[in-house]
Amino acid sequence: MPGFSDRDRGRDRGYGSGPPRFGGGGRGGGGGGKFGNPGDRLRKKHWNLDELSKFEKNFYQEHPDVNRRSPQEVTQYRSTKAVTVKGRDCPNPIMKFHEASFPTYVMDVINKAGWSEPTPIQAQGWPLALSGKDMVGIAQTGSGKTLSYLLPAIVHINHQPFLERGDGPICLVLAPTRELAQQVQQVAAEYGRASRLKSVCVYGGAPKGPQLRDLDRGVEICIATPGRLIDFLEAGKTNMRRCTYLVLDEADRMLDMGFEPQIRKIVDQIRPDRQTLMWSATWPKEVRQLAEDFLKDYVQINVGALQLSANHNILQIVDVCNDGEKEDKLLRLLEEIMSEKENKTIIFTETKRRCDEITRRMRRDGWPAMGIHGDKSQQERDWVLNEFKFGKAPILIATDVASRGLDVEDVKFVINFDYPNNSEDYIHRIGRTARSQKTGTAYTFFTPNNMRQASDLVAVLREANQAINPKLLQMADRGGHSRGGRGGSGFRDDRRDRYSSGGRRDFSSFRDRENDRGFDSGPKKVFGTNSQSGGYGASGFDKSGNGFGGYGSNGQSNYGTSQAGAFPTQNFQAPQFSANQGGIQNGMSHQQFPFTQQQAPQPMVPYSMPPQFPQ
DNA sequence: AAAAAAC
Repeated sequence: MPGFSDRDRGRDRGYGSGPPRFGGGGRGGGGGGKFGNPGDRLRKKHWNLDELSKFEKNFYQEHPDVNRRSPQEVTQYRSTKAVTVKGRDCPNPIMKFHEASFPTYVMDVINKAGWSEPTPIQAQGWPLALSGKDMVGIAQTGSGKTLSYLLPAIVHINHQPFLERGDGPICLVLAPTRELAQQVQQVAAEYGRASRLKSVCVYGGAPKGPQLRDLDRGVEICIATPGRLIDFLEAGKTNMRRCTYLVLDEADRMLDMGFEPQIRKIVDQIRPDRQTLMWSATWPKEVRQLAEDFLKDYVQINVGALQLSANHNILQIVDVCNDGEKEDKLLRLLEEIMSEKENKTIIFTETKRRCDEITRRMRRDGWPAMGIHGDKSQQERDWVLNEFKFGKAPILIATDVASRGLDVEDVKFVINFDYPNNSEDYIHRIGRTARSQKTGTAYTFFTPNNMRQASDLVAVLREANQAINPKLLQMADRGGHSRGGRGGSGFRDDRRDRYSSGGRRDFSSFRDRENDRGFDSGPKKVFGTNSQSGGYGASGFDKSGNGFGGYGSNGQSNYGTSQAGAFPTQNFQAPQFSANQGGIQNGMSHQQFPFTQQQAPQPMVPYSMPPQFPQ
């Protein structure tokens, strides 16, 4: 493979026959000692960019097939895939995996995974990252983002001299949550294995010992949450002297969580001639500022994400109701979901306390549910997540600790028990389903307390061609300003204002007392084709706005009994649910709740109690 | 008013 042959060969003989050795010569044919003593480089006043990224700069010459793409072809690709590019000298996208010219040790893993073509962010991001330039990627999770930066990282590392004793990582990835960091590390381990790269996940809440051992042994890739890494850096347990490839994953999220000082502290220690890649789901001015400070002459790639945009493979259903109704509604909904064959479900709550309450309630009713939030020990969090991942317990109840990045295959349903504080979180939460070309369904309870998010949500639903609950539209009308008109670029700019402005509004006047009383109002063929809701466009809701909240006076399952065609979503087959044939009838009224232990539906999946964790 | 993250 042109351009990589030196390195490949270098690895195949001699160098590759064992793990990279401390004190060994340079990696591949680069000539030992070029960077022999990283300390020397640190002492230099001027940073020699040319030396470091010679490989990256040669990328174009080595891959004429990528460059030769005609401008028309590029334009067409970018427009059909809704990819926009901003910045100087952005290489053309690749359209097939082989065009990326990854070395065989990477291609083998790609081939084994059996994907058909690169995702848009990969198609554009790979050549860009491989060319050595700084970049910003604006893309949703689930878009193939992790591999977009990890594979070029692996190539980059393989073109650097071997680690020597005392060297820190060559590639650093910063992530907002521990779970995300662990996940990224798993991918890094999988793809780095073939070229014998070692990786470590540095995060809090877990014993330091193993992490320190890994660092001490020498790791090329370090994935970290900021706190523990700073801890280690300050204690001199690791260093950033060798770090030349920096990734900030979920940058917007990290800023939200107030990590900015920590991030700056870490990045200040990383040599300025590094390559920096920043990833974010949104592009508010805080993130722009961070990019200005940390990146040089960067190219920005957007994948249809500058405006609020959710994955179109998700069927989104919003139930406008009152807070008091939510719990019963949830149990009924769950009953239907659990009669499905594929039923992996995440339920999001606003608070940790609520998360615990719901978990307790569900378990009391016999559901195989488990909770996860930030007050639980890391040991328990890991355990719960694994049980969920491997299907031992199909119901996960979570706070926003799990809203982003979490990549569990086959999540078919997301339920927003509480609507999140901001609409990006809504998009991230529902994005836990319908991953990698699959489809999924998101149910959302929306109450008058969420009024100020109504217009955002409507915008999201519109963009995804979803049927919109007229009650929600009503709330959006009365709910005041919409962010939609601002063109999206400043999506979270007004965050602080919204949180601190004035006193709380009194929403009671908006309550629709007639319809919010219970389960009993109105005709119930919810998603039928009764489009007398004229004013509401293509919406399949009836006038009462009972999106999926009306429970079966006609004995029909109202959750998702969607006739094909009721949803104008393109390229999407609305899931067909059978009416529940189980012991609990759909037409039952809410007075019969709560379930007793005996009545409770049996879990679909054998479920064992979690081990006892220390409080 | 809440969530996450270092001890």
